[in-house]
Amino acid sequence: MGHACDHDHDTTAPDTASVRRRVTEAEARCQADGERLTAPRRRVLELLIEAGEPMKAYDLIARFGEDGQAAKPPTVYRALEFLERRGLAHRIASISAYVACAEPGSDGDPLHAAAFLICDCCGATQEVTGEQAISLTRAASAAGYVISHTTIEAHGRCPACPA
Amino acid sequence: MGHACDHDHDTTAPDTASVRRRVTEAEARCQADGERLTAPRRRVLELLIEAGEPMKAYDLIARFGEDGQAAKPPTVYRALEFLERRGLAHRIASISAYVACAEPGSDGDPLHAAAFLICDCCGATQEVTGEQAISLTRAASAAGYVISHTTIEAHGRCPACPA
DNA sequence: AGCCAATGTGTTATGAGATAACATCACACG
DNA sequence: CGTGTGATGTTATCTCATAACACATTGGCT
Repeated sequence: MGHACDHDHDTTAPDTASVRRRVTEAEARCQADGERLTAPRRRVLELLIEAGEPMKAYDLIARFGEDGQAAKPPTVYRALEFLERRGLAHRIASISAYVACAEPGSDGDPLHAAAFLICDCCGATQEVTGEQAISLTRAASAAGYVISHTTIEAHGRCPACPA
Repeated sequence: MGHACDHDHDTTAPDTASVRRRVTEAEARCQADGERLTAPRRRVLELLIEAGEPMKAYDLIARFGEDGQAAKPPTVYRALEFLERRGLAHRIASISAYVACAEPGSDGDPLHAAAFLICDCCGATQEVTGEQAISLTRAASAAGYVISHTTIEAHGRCPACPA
């Protein structure tokens, strides 16, 4: 995603081989769960992994076709919905962007917890998992981030609502 | 905000007197800081407090005029930006909504930390502050919420970016 | 094989959320 | 009483996301 400043940043795009490996792993995980990583889903996941940083939905739409052809919005949004459901991608609501999940392994996690450290300057985004997400402050300072604002939103059912 | 289900929910709209009190308090706080709680800002804050739950920007826009006249989007968005900056309101990114801050008192908080428990069924939203926000799980169970998904996003500057 | 139900995709259109740009206004300060 | 700063009004437009419906694909079943 974009840079809000003009100085240099190193991008962390993974090499082609590891992109392929991660996509293949995702495919295996889906098959194991009886889900299908179909062509559009696979393509969107591939784009997210290649990027190595959060991507806007309409950037995914624009780059969807291998030949430079754009996709129609629902194609990509549906793929994103699937990837989120499978824990293969995350939506970052505060910037309306999507990112490949760093470690899709922890599937038994009830909270589906993932926390993000987002640099408002260069757009670099780091996913911190599990224990770390609980103590965000600690994770942030460990990662060298200076936090200016956090968004913590938990969704579920309140006591007044039926199960 | 809307109900996703058909059963009854009790709404927690505050009475007129306490709305006025909270608006007046906010005004005092602004003046003390050399900021102006101008008419549109005051009006938006009033609407948020009256609602007692998250409101969509375009609902605020629609209800802005006392006489039923809608506002223009920038009027309300600018007011919201101000209220957020002053710690008088919060944006809840995951549902694109805005809510009056429950306790605008804690202004020295460096993280501007606020966590929300959002019922996906009835839309009831509870703000948990400070210590509680750290242990979201504990806060949720204390409040009787069953959490299905959390959004934790911290914004700031990464180590690679200049101060 | 042939059928069928479930799930996924393609396509068109539109709804919802947010901001850019610029003119005008109000107020504190000197 | 001018002047600069910040706030507002107004128009237009941009970005983000989904509804609705037709068609295709898959996999189970007899």
